[in-house]
Amino acid sequence: MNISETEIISKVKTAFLSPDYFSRGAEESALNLLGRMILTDEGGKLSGGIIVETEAYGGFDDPGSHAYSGITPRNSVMLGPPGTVYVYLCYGASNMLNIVTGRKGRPEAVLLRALQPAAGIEAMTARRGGCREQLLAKGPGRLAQALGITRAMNGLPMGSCGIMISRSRFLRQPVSRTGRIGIKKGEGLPLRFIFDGNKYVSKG
DNA sequence: TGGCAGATTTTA
DNA sequence: AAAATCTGCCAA
Repeated sequence: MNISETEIISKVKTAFLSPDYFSRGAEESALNLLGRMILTDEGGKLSGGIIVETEAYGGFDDPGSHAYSGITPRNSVMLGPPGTVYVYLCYGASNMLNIVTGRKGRPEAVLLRALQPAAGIEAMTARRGGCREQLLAKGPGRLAQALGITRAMNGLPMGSCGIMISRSRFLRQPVSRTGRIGIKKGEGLPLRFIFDGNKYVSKG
């Protein structure tokens, strides 16, 4: 039942999501991203994994959103067209990878929080400084590091920085909707989506 | 194994 | 000063 790395890559290359897929807003996109494969391009070599944990951040009325207190130079990227990449530095050490999902004028994005590694595991392990597979992309900071995400990608369309997300789902598991974690304001809001029981999901 | 300091940028 | 985090060091 195991699909080979070559098959994964060719499958994603032939059918990946176009930016307008993300015009449906953060909450629905966050849910719909579960099970899809995300790959990044590092010198022609693709690596990545299956998305198993996401969080939705939406609008001026979401206390947990960067855009809650209005538009600033940093969060203005969230106003960009759907499919824009929003990368920012968190706590001075970790990059966070988000996909902008808002319709015009709505600052919405989905934070990618965890992957089940599936392709280019050697490359990801090297970027992570050598760690076991279970911890490769478990948590948003680790995920971004494993994929080689840098802040140079901030504000670019997904396609321009070598990010592809598959049209098909590579894994189907029961989904749980939980409160977001790791934030102070708006923590209780049930906008976090996980594959229930998947061992690559972060705890918080 | 569990708690804590530290990295560093943006914002209030 | 605090935040959408992770790592390494320390103590038992």
